[in-house]
Order: sequence, then structure tokens, then C-alpha cells
Amino acid sequence: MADTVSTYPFAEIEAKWQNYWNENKQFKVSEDSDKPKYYLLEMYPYPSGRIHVGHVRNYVIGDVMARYRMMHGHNVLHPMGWDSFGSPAENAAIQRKVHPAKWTQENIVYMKEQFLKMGISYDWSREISSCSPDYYKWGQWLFLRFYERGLAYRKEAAVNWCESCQTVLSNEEVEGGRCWRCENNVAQRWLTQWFFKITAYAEELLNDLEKLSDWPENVVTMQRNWIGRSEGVEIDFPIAGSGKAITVFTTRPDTTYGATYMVLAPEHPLINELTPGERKAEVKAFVDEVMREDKASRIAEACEKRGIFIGAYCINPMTTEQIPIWTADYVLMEYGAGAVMAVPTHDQRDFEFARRYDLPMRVVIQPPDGKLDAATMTEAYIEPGIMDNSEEFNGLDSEVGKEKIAAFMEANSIGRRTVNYKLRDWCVSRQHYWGNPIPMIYCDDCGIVPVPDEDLPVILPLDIEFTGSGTETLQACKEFYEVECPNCSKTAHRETDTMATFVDSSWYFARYTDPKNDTLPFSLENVSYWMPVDHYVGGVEHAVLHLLYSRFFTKVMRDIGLLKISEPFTKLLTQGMVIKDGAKMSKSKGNVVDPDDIIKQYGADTMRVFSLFASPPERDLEWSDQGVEGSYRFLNRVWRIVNQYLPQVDDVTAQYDSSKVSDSAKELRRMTHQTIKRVTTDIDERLHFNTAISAIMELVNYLHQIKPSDNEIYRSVLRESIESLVVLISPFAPHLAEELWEQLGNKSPRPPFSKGGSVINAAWPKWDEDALQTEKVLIVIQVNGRLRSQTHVPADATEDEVREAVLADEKIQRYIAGKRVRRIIVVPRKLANVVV
RNA sequence: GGGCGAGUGUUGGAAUGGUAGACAGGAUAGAUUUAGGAUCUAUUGGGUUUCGGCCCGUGGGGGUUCAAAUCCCCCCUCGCCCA
Repeated sequence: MADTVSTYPFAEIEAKWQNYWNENKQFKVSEDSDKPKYYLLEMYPYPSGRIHVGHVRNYVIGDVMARYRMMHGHNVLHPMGWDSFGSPAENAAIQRKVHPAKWTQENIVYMKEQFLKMGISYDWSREISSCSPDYYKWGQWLFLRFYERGLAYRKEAAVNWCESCQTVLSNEEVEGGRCWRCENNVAQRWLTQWFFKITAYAEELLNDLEKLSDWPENVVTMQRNWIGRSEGVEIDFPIAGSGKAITVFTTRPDTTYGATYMVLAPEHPLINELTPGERKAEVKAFVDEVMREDKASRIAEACEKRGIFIGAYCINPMTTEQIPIWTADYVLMEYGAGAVMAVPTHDQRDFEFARRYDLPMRVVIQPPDGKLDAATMTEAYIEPGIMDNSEEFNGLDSEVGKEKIAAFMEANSIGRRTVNYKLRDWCVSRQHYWGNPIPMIYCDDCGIVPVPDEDLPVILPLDIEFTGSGTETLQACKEFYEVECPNCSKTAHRETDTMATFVDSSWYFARYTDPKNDTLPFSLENVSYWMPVDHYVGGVEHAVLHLLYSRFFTKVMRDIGLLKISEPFTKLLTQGMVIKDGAKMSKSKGNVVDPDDIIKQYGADTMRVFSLFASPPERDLEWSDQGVEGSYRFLNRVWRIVNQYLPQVDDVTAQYDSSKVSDSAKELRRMTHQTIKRVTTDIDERLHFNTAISAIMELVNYLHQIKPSDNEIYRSVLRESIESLVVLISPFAPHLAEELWEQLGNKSPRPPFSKGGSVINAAWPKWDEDALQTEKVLIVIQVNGRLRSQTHVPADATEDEVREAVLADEKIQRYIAGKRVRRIIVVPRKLANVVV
């Protein structure tokens, strides 16, 4: 518990310096700087009400990097804003009768205050909010540019429907068959929706992953899997008694002779057309049931596969046999074109399905070491092998057969080699009120008419009655819904769905470069100066969602001519979750920590230091109340040690002649420079702030036990140490550092570190490699790899000199007595291993 | 089922081929204090000891190496992603 007598006055200090930064516009940046630019960004938050410790971790990590770069003389863009459209605001409106705009605005005001209290170095002059018309106007503008290029289009399709959110979802928003936001099961519905043609960029999105060398490998892998490129063959199966064909995609054309039935996804548009009248009712009942079923259980392997014969046949183009067409729950529209040639002998799911419904099977690939019989197989044989029952292809290795069959199909116009992606076009319509209106008008005569640029933005009306669903709300609002057709001036109506909030967040990073531009989303000049984001910090939950969409938007914006880069984020850091008592914090578990309470009790610097010290950023962080107290104790220790030495270092500068340094000062100097090196490389190269802080702790512990001399050079060396300590700790505990910096008399310039004013203007200390050297080094001595002794040798001792010293060691002599020394391995300045 | 990641004291973690457990937390003892808190000092992986040491120890088993928490193979457990 905080005690006023023995602790530093964090509350006063923090308020003082937050005020100072604000008044001095310390973090405001412009494009006309001769310093090199650095764009440091954390994912902007949804203004849900209050900052939680997960946010704290995210934004503090970003702040350390931002402050570190500022102190390295970079022109650092470090902006913040609000992902302020979205369903929680709408839910609050329905449940608590507060207008979403009001609810959102109040949350923003509160959370901004919290950010200020945390001492995060944002340039608030660039603040953006996605629900503000001057921001969402440009989202609409971009939508129209997408539309002009055919990258935004409307189609009827089976789409994901979340009953609890009352809206459609993109495939990326469905995780394991559940809604990513509310974790409810997702069903399928036939609806006409707006889509972005992300598949047009599939190849580039995949290939450019190779450029992302500073991204965590798991994120790159997840995106690669999500895009899901596979090479194979598209095969046409003619429909019996019709001129049409069903096209399937397969990576295994070598098994085509084994395709004994066809399966269409229940959502497949051909089902209704192909099902003969007498079976229509039964098939429709099945299809409806599957579409209501949740996606999770449909894709679960353990679940029994169900299907129904639709009453039609198609022709296997290789065997020319008629095969039955089925529809089954295990085939999703996402795979290939929603149609699968079923080869039960060589695909496990087809095998299980065929066994259940007693469908025919034919072995067409034999393993190298045996002969399979379809009647006795207990599982599908999915490995390559020798082709069988495949006419002229018999006896071929199936890998060779793949190529031969593909060539045969192309020559005979049965099929063609193609590349398939798992990635589907991005459904962006949402049946919500609190979102960016899609700028489209429907006219009975002219059809779909885009809103002309000069009429943007389409303002989301605030004066409305909530009638339940968002779409209905907007339809009921006559001033919004009814509009003159821009083409023919007749009465037409507006689109009432709004855009997914992931559209807003797919380009916000570029808007920060020119946030007040009212003629374009951003100027080419500004965006070219700042973009790409040099370092992006956020949660791994966006590995596919936001990070894939943003890459897509960047490429489209490049093709529109808005910017010149292809990838938005050079370096990515995905931080782990904050957990408590082994579980994710949640109200129901009662393990929620409120940052406000921590700040009140210990101050923002303590909270910052704890959330950095407890674990490296990419790992999960276990919150510990006692750990917080430990960080608080440490900062108090820093406060005391600097104050204790203040009188001794007050009248000297940190400049001295290093050749005149005494032995005891040399040791202090070595410790200081070693700390500078460790902290610098930990922040800069490894991003391991926990070990950087522990290095500072070691310096503090050392300073605590020295007996300083009165000698002027010694006091200069001590000043260097104290100043380094303050500068090194400043990205972590900026308020404390500012206060101590001022106490050290560094508000006016004082060489070599202080340039006057804030500690942020200070020069980041450089370590002197010579200062790290000692005259003697400790050599650990092993005998046969086991630690036996240690000895000191001169730092510049040769390997032979080390060997001599090792053999002269008393303990070692006992160990090797009577044995033949076969060799001695010497690791310079570290270790020697005697092998006997 | 596949892919990726992780598994180290009582706890968070450190060490990425070279002294395992830095730094913190917790605990124990002592100093200070009327007391508590704060602060300071010492100890703190296990076993054993004649107090010099010695043996064991990084999920389990095997291997490579003078030397393995670290590299390789097999297995177990957990997490995430994809089926």
C-alpha cells in the first residue's frame, strides 16, 4: 500500500509532466523535418468504455518503441484514434436506450483521458474517429473507386449469418464455425450482399508474404493457409440429359477414374435446377436443415456425414459412366466451386460417406506394396501409388499420372489445369445501423446507381427511431431511405446495409498521415512521406482478419494511384494476452484488473514497468498484484538512489578523461556501459523489454552498494551512470525520468546528454566497447564437460597461456592426476574444458 | 488428422551450443521500528556431506558433440491455427 513518507510522489509528478508534454506539444510531428521518419502504430481500439489491461500492454509496448525512436533522433509519427462504428454501440442503444453516437462519444472522452494518464506519447492533433463523417466520407469514396474497378459488386449467395449479432459475416469473421465476436454458431442464408473482390489479389497477397521478413512467422503461415493456394484441374462432368456440366476442382486428377458419385454443397445453385419435381420437397427440406445447422458441426470430422440423392446423374468424363449426384453437409461452398467429385477409395470423407450410403467404390491407386480391394478397405488410401482401373494410365506412378491425365483432359476439352484459392471474396454488407452507409442507390429504372462523389458523404442519420434491426431502422427513416435517383431524378431508395467495420480499419493507418484532408483520403505527398508503417503493434487475433484486409486495401489504393507502396506494415509485433489466475480476464470469472485502480494506487509508471517486465511481449502475461508492487518498489529505489547521489554529481558534468579513471571508477564505468549496451540491444534488436528492465535493475543494485569517492573524475563517472540510468529508464517510466532529469539540472543544456528541456530530447547514451573490457577475465574450468574449478587470466591471454593456467590449477591437478590429458578446448575469455 | 508454438525452482521469467535458474515475486531469519508498513542485510532447485565438496536436475526416452534447456529423432501434455 502506498505510503506518503517512504514513497516518491508519483501522482504529482505524473500530472506535472503530462501537462508539460501537452503544453509543449511534445509529440506533435510534421512532414517538414530533416530527421529520418519513423511511423510507429498500435492497432486503434474499439471505444468500448474503458481501457483494460490488454490495451495497456499493447499501447505501452508501442510507447516504449516510439519514445526510443524519438530519442534516437527520428521524426516519429505516433497517432491514435477510434474504431468507433460497430455493434456494441448499437446494442447499448437497444438495451440502455442511449444513442450509439452519444454512447460512443462518451466512451471516447473517457478512454482518451485514460490514455493521457498513462503518459502515452500520442500526437493527438491527428486523432481520427471512424464514425465521424469527415472520416467515413473517404471510406465511401474508396467504396466507389472499388465499384468503378469492379472490385465492389453485389451478388446473391449463401452467406454466413450470426443469429445473435443479427448480421452476415465474412468468412474471415467465422472462426471454427463460430462468430469471432460473440462465439455463437453461424448458419448459412441466401442473401444479396455487397462483396469486395479480394480474390483478384489472391496471388499477390500470397506472393508478397515473402517480403514480410519482419513479421512473426506464425502470422505469415496463417495468412498463407487462409489464402490456400492449390494447383489442380477443373473438370467438367456433363449432366445427363442436359447440355450443361458441373465443374469440380481437384488436386487429384489421377483419381478421376475412381469418381463414382458427385457431391454438391447444399448451397450449390444447381441443386434446385437439377432436382426433378418428385424429389424437390425432400431435397429442399434437407438443404434447409443443413443451412440452419451450425458451421462448426458441419466441418467437424467426428460428426457423421449426412446427404441425400437429388435424383439426377452426371457423366464421369473419363469412364463415361453415369454417376449419381448427391448433396451432403460435408461439402461447403468454400471448397473449389462447391462441388466435389467423390473418390471414396482415396479420400477419407468420401469413403465414410460412401460406406454409410452404400455408394459404389473403385480402387484406382494401388499402394506399392500390396493390392487393395474396395470391398475390404477400412479407410481411404490417400497416398500416391500405382494407377489401376484407369485404362491406358494403368501402371503409371500416380504422380506422373496426375500430369498425364491433366494433359489428356486439356487435349480433349474435359478439363483444364488451374489454380484454386480457398480465399473467397469479402462480404462487406452488414445489417447494422451503426456503420458506414454503403453509397449506393437503387432505382426502379436505372438499377444500381452509385452516389456521385459530390454528394458524399452519405450521412448516417442520427435522429432515428430504433426498430430492432439496423437495416429496418434505416428503411424506416424516410429522409435517408428515399432519395432522388442521380440519373433520372425519379424517386429511388438508398442501400440500407452498412459496411463492415473492418473496411474502416483497412486504411485508417494511411489517413493518419493527412488526417484533415478534405479533398482526398490523404495526399500522395504525405502518405509517401510516412508510409509504410515501420512498426505495427497489435493482437494476434487479427492475424488473418484486419491484417489481410489492410494488405488488400493497400494494394488496391496503390492501383487507384493513392499511394505507391504495396505492403502497409514493415515490421509487426503481435503481443500475447494478459491473463490472471491462469485464465483470460472476464467479468464472469471476477479476475478483471482495472488500470484506473493501478494508476491511482501506484501510478502509471509502475503499471507500465510491470506490464513490460512480467514477460516478453509476444508471450502471454500473467498479471500479479504482487508483481505490480515489486515494480513500484523498484521505481522508488530509482528515485532514492538518484536523490541520494544528487549532491555529489550536481556540480560536475558526465565528461571526463577516460584514461585518468581510477580502478573503482573503472568498475562503475564498466557497469554503466554494460547496462547501456544491454538495454539498447534488448529494445532495438530483440524487443525484450523484460530483460532491458532487469539490466537497469542490476545497475541500480550496483549503485546501491558502491562507496563513492570525492574525487572529481569519480563524480563525473557517477554522473554519467546516473544520467544514463535516467535516460535508459525513460521509455519505460517517462514521468519519473522527466522529474529526475529536471532534478539533475538538465532542463538547460548540459553535455554530453542533455540538449535542454524534456528527457525525450536527450541523446540516447552510446556504450564504449573499451569500457566493457576488464584486465582479468574469469575462466570456468571443466574436466570432461563437468564444472570443476575457475581461475582468472589476463583478458588478452592466448589460448596456450590459458592452457597453462588451467593445468596449473590445484583442483584441476587433482582431477587429472594419473590420467592422460587428451586435449584442452579453450573458449576465449570464457571457459576451458580438459578432456582426459 | 495436419501445421505452428510452448513445457525450466514455490511463482513470473533469464540463459538459443560454453558456469542452468540473471532479474523480479514469494518465503525464512536478522537489523531498524512501540507496532505494522517501508527500508537494509543474509539465505532460498533437490539429495548428500567430514562443510572441502560430491551426486542429481530444464515434460519423458534416445542420439550428435569436448560440451545440450538450446541441435536431431521418437513419445507425452498444453495452447493456437487449419481440416
